[in-house]
Amino acid sequence: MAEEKLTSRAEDFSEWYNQLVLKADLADYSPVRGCMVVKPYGWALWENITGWLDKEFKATGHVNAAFPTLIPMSFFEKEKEHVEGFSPQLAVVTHGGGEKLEEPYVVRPTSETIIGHMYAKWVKSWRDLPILIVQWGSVLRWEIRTKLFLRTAEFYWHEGHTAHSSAQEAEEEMYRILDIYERFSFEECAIPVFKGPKSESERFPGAQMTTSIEAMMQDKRALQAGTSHYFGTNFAKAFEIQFLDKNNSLQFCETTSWAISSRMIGAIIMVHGDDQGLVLPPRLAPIQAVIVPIFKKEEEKTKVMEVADRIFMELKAAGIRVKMDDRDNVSSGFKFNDWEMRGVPVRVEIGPKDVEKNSVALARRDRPGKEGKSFVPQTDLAATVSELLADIQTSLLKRATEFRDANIHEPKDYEDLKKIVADGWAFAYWCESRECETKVKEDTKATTRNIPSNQPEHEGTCVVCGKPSKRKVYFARTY
RNA sequence: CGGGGCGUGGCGCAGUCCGGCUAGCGCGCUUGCUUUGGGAGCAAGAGGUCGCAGGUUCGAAUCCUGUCGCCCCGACCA
Repeated sequence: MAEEKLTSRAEDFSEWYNQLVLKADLADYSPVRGCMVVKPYGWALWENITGWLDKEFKATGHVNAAFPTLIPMSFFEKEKEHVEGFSPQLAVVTHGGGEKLEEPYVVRPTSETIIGHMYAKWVKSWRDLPILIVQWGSVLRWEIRTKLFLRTAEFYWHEGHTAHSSAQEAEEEMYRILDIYERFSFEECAIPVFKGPKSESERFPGAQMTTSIEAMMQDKRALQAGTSHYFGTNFAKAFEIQFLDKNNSLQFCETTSWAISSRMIGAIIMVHGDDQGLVLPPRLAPIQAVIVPIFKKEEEKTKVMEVADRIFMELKAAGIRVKMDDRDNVSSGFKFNDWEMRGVPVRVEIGPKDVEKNSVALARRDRPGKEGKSFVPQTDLAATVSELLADIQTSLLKRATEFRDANIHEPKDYEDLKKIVADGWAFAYWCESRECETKVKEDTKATTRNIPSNQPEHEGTCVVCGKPSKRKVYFARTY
């Protein structure tokens, strides 16, 4: 229940976030180290996220399946970089049924290994390819410092795992998914992202190429909101995923994997939220419109509720996710603040005055206070609300994009870069050497985010070492 | 793992230095009445043995010893 004021973003962004997650009723801390409990409201939001993605994956030929939570320890040792990358984060099961296990199991931190193992069993011929499987579930990584949604030990996600007969096809798959992620961010989350390949040092352990979508939070830090990897034949070789091609020649598969996690909820909070609380993009909001009836006396109540009930049915019939707040133990003011805290895009207030005038008061969440309030006729209200929801969706994206663009700068020189990344992102030429990347990280804590794929080829010089460079990269501090 | 801090009703804290008898306060919760267009008021209630174990003492939340757990800051990560 939202009873106290939220710490403001300016005061302490991190604290603002922590309080918001609890007060908006999205999640709660659990008795298990680093693991969260996702509450019904948070899960409803997650279902809207997964629902859209699931539909999109199916439309592009993918199918869902499930693999075990536990993975034999030895599987991790088959791919050198993979085990190096993940071994510090593994939780290990050593006992079962009261007996010490001969070989310990690992609680999956990601499923490339066990899925690779199965693919080796399933793939024999080029006719078996491609395999396009998505697994929905949770994974566990023993993170040192956790934060609800952003970095929890256990988190929820989908992991796509595909196997192909050619490198070209696998790379196309990686980019196809990246495009879906990009579209999802812009259209559903109203979060502008940059997509493109990551540097070698930022790659997923075992990947030949990692691409990502990167978003700017309101504190100007960067958040990797989704990744799509191309493995080449690394995992195929480690797990012997082989097939006979059309020429009867034995080949290794080309594989990919990709994921968006419950971290996306953290991104939505940190991109759109304000000092009143959560601000949800209408397309993902579990509740798109809430009706708050207002009355004093019994006879007012009867009249108001009659109108409120009718409007509720109208909005519902129009496909709007609508909620009636008929609690009688809290004041209207409390309800206003409560629904603002939960980020509901539109509030419909109906009081005795509105019944008289055949009107309602609409309040849009993206503009709290008087500015976002309007009085409209009850006639065709469903259409009015639908338009308003669409407008809010557009406005959120516009606002986030303007904020992002205003905080990205192209450094003149290295000194300038240092200043920029202290409070924003730098977009700079980079020679793509690990040395220059490491230097920036050591000097500023900023890392390369990704090399946006839609930039034209141009001639420049690396902002760090001055060597010729053809592509620019984003440098930013991350979560 | 290095540095800092904390364990007292559901939550947030006071009390601990200088032991003292029925362990307080705010929020939340329950019931009733009045309220309800921007976080309502009053009244009456319920709820803790003070992280855990041992010790000192007539007496321990408070002192001593041990132990467990948590949080924050630093290197990784969807």
